Amino acid sequence: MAPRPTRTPRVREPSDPPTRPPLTREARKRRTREALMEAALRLMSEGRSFTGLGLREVTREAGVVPTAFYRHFRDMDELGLALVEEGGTTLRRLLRDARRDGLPVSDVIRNSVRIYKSYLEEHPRQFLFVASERSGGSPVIRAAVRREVDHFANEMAQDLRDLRYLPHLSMETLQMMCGLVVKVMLSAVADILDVPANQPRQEEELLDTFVRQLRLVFLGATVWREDRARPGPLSPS
Amino acid sequence: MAPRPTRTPRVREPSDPPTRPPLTREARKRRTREALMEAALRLMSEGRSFTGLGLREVTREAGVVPTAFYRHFRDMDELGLALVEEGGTTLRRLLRDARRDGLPVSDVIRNSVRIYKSYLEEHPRQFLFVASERSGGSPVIRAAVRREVDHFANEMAQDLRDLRYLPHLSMETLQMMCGLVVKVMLSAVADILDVPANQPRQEEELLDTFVRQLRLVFLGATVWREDRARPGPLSPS
DNA sequence: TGTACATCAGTGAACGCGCGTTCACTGATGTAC
DNA sequence: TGTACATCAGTGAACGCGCGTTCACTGATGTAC
Repeated sequence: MAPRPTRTPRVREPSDPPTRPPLTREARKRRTREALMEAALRLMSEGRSFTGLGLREVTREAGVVPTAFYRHFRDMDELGLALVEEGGTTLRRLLRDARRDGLPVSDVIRNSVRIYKSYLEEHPRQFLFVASERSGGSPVIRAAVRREVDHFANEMAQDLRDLRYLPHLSMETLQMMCGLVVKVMLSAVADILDVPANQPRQEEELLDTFVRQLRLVFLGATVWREDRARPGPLSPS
Repeated sequence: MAPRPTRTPRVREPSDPPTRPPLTREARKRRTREALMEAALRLMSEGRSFTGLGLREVTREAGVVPTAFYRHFRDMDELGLALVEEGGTTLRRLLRDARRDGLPVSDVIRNSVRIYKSYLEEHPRQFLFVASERSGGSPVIRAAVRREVDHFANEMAQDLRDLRYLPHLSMETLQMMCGLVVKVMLSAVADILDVPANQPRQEEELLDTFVRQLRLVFLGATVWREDRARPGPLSPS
């Protein structure tokens, strides 16, 4: 009747404590915490907004009882803030890697976009979270996202400065420009991720527009003059 | 005991049918519908996201019984779509007015921003809705917003073409540029509206950055060359 | 103009359901000796 | 190494509550004659 050991099947796979004994208590706690965060992102990637998620929903997706949530976060807002922080770290790692690889001066923008897109595909949910809660979520989360995004833009500006990339621009102008670039990047997130998987043509067009928009910005930067009481040739040529 | 007529006090003010007899049935239906939409926007302007709003919540805010909702919308999504449409109309009216007034060529951008800001302050909730549901809400609403925003960008491009504003650019490039401008505009919405009312200084800085970012874009457009296999001087000068 | 009937926007009671949160608990991991 | 106790991540029952939706209704507005 029962030729196999017939393991009692547990409800869900994540954080399965009883079957993997050699895990330290602390490690398993961390693991469950990550499962909760991952569950929230997974639910969001199905088109939901973070604000619309429920505590029970998240714990269910994480394969854990609702009350276990409180061992990790006071409430959903605190989970959201943890996600913001994680997203910020991801963004900053993106920048650090790009810095390490060095920017190929020849076609900087298309290369950057290529890198950016690969990151996007690697962590789509984190990006989607940052992009959508930037102007969507609860005030406290929105503020945290804004802080993280500003921080990122400023680091990018500092990088360009260090690379002597647009040396005729003041630091202030570089920051302004990087803020713009980040805005465009984040606007592109949802656009790109929303393209149906079987529409490579549409995705390509979107990316091409994205590249050209960044090109426009960088092109503007090359001819920007700091003493812009007269901001340059703005009337039609 | 009862010296005055003692009108039975109704629960809430909007759409008060019994006290204003000369209203046609159709007119009052429209009025309630608008009250529902207005209620949703009002709740959102308190920092909530549309997706997080509930049907009962909205009807409560509108001063109407929950079941009355179904006389106007099948569900919350349908209300959301109505809001998208209204927002699109507002955006397009903005454009039409600007067109009628004519663009002063001297300081186009600062003037446009001024106009834009006044619209923003006139209809803050509609803008906030469009901006936040653009990458936040339910898929169906998100798609509708995207369609509306694209439509707006294309109209703007056609306007620039008609005005012969950047005659050296192809229509395609104009559309790309207007798409960028709209992205920046919408990113600015939440930023501007989130500034605490008693911080004129901070708001001014934000607007200034906004203006300079648009200037950068337009500046790029003036030197853009259509045959951009070589996209212009991108390496450091 | 007056009357009799139809329409239908809004009402109010009721439903089943999932929510967030509390509480006492269990049992594996960690610690002291 | 072995034992006795403490810790604490996760459990499961229970709670009160607001949700979306149904239903039969009311009564003012609209229509036909």
